[in-house]
Amino acid sequence: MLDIKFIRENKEAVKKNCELRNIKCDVDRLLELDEKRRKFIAEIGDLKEKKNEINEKMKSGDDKESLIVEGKGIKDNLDKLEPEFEEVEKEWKKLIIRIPNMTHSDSPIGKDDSENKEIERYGEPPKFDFEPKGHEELMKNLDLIDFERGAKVAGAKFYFLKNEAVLLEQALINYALETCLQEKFTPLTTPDLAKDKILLGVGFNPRGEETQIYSVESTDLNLVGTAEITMGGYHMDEMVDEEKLPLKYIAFSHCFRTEAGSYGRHSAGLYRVHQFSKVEMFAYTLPERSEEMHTYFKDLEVKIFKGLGIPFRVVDICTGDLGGPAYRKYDLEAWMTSRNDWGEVTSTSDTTDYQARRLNIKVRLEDGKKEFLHMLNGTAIATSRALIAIIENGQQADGSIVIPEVLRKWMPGNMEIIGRK
RNA sequence: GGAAGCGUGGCUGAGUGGACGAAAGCAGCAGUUUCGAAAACUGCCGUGUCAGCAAUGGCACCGGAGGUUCGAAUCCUCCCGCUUCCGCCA
Repeated sequence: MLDIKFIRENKEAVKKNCELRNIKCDVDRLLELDEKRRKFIAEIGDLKEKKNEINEKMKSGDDKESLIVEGKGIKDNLDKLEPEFEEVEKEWKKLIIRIPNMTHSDSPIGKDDSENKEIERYGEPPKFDFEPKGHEELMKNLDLIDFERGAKVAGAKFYFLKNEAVLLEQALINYALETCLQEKFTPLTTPDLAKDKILLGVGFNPRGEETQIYSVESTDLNLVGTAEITMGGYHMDEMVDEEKLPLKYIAFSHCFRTEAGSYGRHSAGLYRVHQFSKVEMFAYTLPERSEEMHTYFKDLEVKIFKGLGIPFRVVDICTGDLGGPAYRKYDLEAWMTSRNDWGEVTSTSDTTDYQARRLNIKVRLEDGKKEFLHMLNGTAIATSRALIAIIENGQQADGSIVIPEVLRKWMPGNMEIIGRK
């Protein structure tokens, strides 16, 4: 959420920003409601002031009868005004919550992901001297995955990992955790469910049309789409001392996504599934330090994927592809033979104070002043997509798969290759 | 799941219908003292929102939502959370 004062004072810039981000917001209507809202606040405030004056006089006890009559009159007035005010306030909230974060001046301008800008590249798409296969076929041949039974038990786009794939997933989790622990992150495992309130604060919209979130019926709980949600909620309504910042967390969680409206061409295999596991980085920083932290997250992701020996690139997400909370976002995209293209494997966002304002998380500075702090998130490893990249890039002519060296210490017998006797 | 108790500012903790936005202590900030620091002493010190250039003023906020009342931190209802005991269970 943006500060309403900021919106008032920067109306045109906010409108322009919505346009660039390809998000439809009625800024004019919001400001119109804002004026109404302030009028109500003034009017109701005046009435309550009178009410309080009457209460004050009641203490001394003169002429109570007429004071009570007067007081009741004010109450009737308030009873009429307050519902009207609430209606305005409700619509006002609905609109302001939709206004996206402002955008870093270096973010590329563009309408969708085709205009994201490659800023770094590590390795090149591999050239095979045989016809490479996609991960789905490779995994089925090696009995590493079972989509059919996944569908039988939980529906399409669910799966069982099997045999070495299970171990490989755990190895990836361990690898990501280990790398971040060396960087002094505090490890967490988080709830896999969270309340509506938390989702909204972090910037997700549960229970709306086209939501990506599974909600649990007759509760206010949702399956988390990412541990960003639970880690953002972790410090909700808290005040953090400056000396404690930055807070860096690394969390394991399962992630659940409905993938509504995205059953497309690129949804084959593990690329778009309803459930996967993820190790996620999260940070709370001083406002002036978030940009630095964002670069650090990006560089850590680079380090993790370099370690896996997979060709990948870093893209700077363009305005139209940014989503609501992000001020700036970088994705890592690994080469995937099944797509014959780069495919997103990680994402890191600087949300500045956008989430902190909604979640009410502040820093108390050394001079005693308070302000909203900044919040950032970044994928260390999303296991499903990392598996795709490892399997497709590590495939051999005989259909076996070479395991990245950094993962072998977690595989039984320091296994180097899957599928070769 | 059953029973009891509790939820007050950054923290600890008083407050059971009008004196309370809230005692006291801690922490924090400014100052006196000091070569500097510590200690001591003095002063300041909750958040949000609305109006205002500002000084300042109004309103709201004592876990959340409703209600009773002229008036609620205080009484009532529901919800959430925590603690203890019992039950159950991985």
